[in-house]
Amino acid sequence: MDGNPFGAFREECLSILRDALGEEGVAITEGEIKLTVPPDPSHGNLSFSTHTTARRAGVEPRALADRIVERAKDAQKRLVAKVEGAGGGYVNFFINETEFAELTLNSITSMGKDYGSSKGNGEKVIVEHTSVNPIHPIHIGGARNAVIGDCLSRILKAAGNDVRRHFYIDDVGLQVAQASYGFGKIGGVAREGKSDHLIGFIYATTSCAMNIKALRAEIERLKSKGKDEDARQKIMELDDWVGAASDLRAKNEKMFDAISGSIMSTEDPEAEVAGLLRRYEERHKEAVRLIRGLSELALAGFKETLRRVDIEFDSWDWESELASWSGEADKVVERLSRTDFVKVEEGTVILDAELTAKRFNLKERYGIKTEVPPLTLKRSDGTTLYTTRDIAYTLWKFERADRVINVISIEQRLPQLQLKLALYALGEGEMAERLTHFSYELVHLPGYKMSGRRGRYVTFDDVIDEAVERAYREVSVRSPHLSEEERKGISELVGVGSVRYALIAVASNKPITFTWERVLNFEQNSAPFIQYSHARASNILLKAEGGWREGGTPDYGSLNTKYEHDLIVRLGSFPETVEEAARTLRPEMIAEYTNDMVSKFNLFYDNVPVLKTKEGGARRARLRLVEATKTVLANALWLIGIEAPARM
RNA sequence: GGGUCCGUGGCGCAGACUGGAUAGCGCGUCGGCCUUCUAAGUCGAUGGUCGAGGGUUCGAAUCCCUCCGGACCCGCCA
Repeated sequence: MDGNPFGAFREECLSILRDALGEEGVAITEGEIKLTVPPDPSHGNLSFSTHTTARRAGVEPRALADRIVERAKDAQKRLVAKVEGAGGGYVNFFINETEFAELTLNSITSMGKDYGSSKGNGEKVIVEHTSVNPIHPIHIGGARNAVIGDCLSRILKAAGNDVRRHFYIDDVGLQVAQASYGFGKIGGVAREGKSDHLIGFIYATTSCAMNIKALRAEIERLKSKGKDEDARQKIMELDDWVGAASDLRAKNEKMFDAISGSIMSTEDPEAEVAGLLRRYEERHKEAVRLIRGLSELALAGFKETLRRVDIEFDSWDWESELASWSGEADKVVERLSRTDFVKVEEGTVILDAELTAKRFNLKERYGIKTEVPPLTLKRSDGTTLYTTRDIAYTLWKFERADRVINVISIEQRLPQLQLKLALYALGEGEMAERLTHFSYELVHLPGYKMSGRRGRYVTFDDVIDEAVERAYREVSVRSPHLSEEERKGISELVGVGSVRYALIAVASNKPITFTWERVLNFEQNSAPFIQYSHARASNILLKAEGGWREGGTPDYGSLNTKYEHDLIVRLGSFPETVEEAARTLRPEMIAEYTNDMVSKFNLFYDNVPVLKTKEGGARRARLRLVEATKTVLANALWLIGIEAPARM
């Protein structure tokens, strides 16, 4: 239990409670004993509410609490200093500050970087995240995915899982074919800028041109039929696309004209795109060269961005290879076709998701109140759809892992549900149960809606650049004594850190409205706030030099201010926090914890002198505490992928 | 239209899964603290019918129902 100090204290409280209740003859189930941290520190460090138990046993809560307190007096205690009854039915447990300080600080000192981590069961977990389509740069919504996925991976690893991070490259989609089609039209126009930004421009231009062409034809058709009201509707849509197109043209006239001109003079561009996709699925050389070429360019851009924010992958999974060319997607369709959940209508293969859900009694289990829409597995031209390929990919992943977590935006809730149902239909229901769709809400921009097709988005790169620039101005004002090189280095890790923190600190199921002030906050409750404390702790240790460790034993009993006590309890709670964040898949808990711990460290810093402490044992104990704080801060920051600077 | 998620001081959030003691934090505004380890810090003041209304309970921000508001989904897109 040494690796989990507060957990050890909790266990001791539980043991005292169990014994006392047993002696009282009060029956209780294990899950019923819930210890909570009381709102007021004067009520102790953990508290038990007797109300539920007492009522069931037919006794007064206050009386039961008093009896427990009486029994607790005889109990063997190490980390528990005293047990009190209060508030008419509460049993409050107070920590033995000296014992707890010694246990906690020794644990942290001996475990170092491993403090907070646990052995776990070594379960193989695949976390698939980011997986941005190779048709535009990673925008701020994709950035949320990347940051969440990366933090989840780190936390699960710390909790003792064997984690592999996978990026799924959706190179078989209609959109990639569309972007590639436009890519084939740029001819000799000079390419400039970051590769994924270029691809984003080409995709948006292609999509605008195709939409404008299609809408114009549709409007003519409606007008000739006298459907003026419908036509007016389409004209409004057209205006929106024309607006987007004119913004794009302003960015790169030559390239825009090359793509748009070619599309406008083509009879049926949609058919051309569909043909390209079909040839790609069939692995025709020219289609592969074009689509792979474009995808590689986009990926090179992604990798550059991700490297900057310290996000790495263990595997880059090409959808074309794993699902299409391997024949696995077709096998999925065949296997499903042999069941009675699948029907063929006008050449398309369709899974009856509703029937599947009913047959396996999944409607209640998955909380489905309405009819589940059918899932098209195969188009009439023989090509597969995304979810079909995702089924094949899921089977592939389960050959390599016990558990799979897909970080995918909430927009894909339905297809992810259909994916699970399809697994049941295949007789692989057990996989469905070990598959988690970790969904997160979208990032909105105030004023307008992001749209890759229209080229309207704020890129991850832009956000990082702006953050680093602002951080540089801030560093220059606050620390003019540092060298230019140092200021640059600090602003990079502060800028990147604040973006990561802003994206991880909000619970995933809440939408985020992106504003610069919000993401680039350098005050309290932000990455710089935390990093600054790490730098302060580092600085104390730097000034103390190494000698203090050898001088004698630390006097843990001297750590008796409330500032020290609060900080130590927080440090001792880190392993429990990591465990809970991993179990409930809530990375924002780490951000919350870290912020809270830093607040407590700052109070300690402002109220308790360390280097100036006269008495040797007390000085050593305080230095130990500072060192432990630095360690836990660095460990916590690592979990959320933020660098811990020694100076700021 | 149907479904899912969200709604907590002027703004941004935590707490909800597992009900428990006067609902926490940051920003903002106003006023303090640098001859003491980095003031990106800290102290105080200000500010809340926890969207509204019912219900369950000894006890509800938390669970249930209805309604209101917002987002998302309901494609031979992903």
